[in-house]
Amino acid sequence: MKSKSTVWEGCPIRFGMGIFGDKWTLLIVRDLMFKGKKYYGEFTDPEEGISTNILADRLGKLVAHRIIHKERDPENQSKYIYRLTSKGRELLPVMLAIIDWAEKHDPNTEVPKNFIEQLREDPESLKKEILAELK
Amino acid sequence: MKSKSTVWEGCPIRFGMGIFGDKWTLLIVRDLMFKGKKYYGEFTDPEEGISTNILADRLGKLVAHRIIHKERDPENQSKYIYRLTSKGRELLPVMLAIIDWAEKHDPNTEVPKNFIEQLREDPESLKKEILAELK
DNA sequence: CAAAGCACTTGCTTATTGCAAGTAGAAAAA
DNA sequence: TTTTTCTACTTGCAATAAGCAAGTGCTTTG
Repeated sequence: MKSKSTVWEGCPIRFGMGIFGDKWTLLIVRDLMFKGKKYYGEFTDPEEGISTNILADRLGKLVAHRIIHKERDPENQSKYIYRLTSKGRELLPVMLAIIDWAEKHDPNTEVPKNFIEQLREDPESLKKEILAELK
Repeated sequence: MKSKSTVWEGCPIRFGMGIFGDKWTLLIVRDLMFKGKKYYGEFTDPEEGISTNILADRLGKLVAHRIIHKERDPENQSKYIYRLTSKGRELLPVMLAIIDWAEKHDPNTEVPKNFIEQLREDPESLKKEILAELK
């Protein structure tokens, strides 16, 4: 009863959709969170197919929203490193919820078996492991 | 380590974005899940501002993906009722994760205090209550 | 059988995306 | 020291999608 017909003036779902309510934004977050990507060039995976103008736009918006952070690569001054901020890392539960749902409902989705097992049996330890990897 | 640089051929995030990677789809799911809406006309809330062509398109896609179901209103044969399927109801954890995140990071987001408390202290009971309401 | 309600469609304008090519700045090579 | 390469974007243009207002078709209801 507490949830029904409540008028959420500032609706959290609408807030979320304003930030990642598009096809690409969460794919960039995924690459940062699960695939260890950090350079601009790594996000332009040809099989994924994001075009560079959209990539630049989304990276800029993510930086503007303080979900990711951009800094020079100390080991190569001509490159930049993108990484998730704490606000970005806190999207992990959202990402895991999507993964859990997709794995249930898409026969073509291929999530490593031990990953999905751990997600369902001990999600807290999985979260800790992933966050630890993200530094 | 298990998560890093895994090639997810059928990526669950991409699967999700293919379905709700847009501005409106999850707002419709929200209305069904939390606001007790069920009629076409109820989704055209003027302050939200979805136009009817987009609404019809998204409802159609949600039906096609079997996330919602459309049936005649038994109490009024000239109306249709939209409701979440079990696949749709299983999006609840995704929605709650977004709500949790948005509440933390958007100063304008207004989620009822007892809702967010229950979400953080006893999410399982909250889920059960919401699902019970959805029958 | 006329009028009203409901669930969409249609047509048109504007905004966003996708694609290919180009550019600017730093560093490595000649 | 000039040139080439690498990296991270921009730009221009065509295609797609979204937004807006109005219209259509199928029920009921009077």
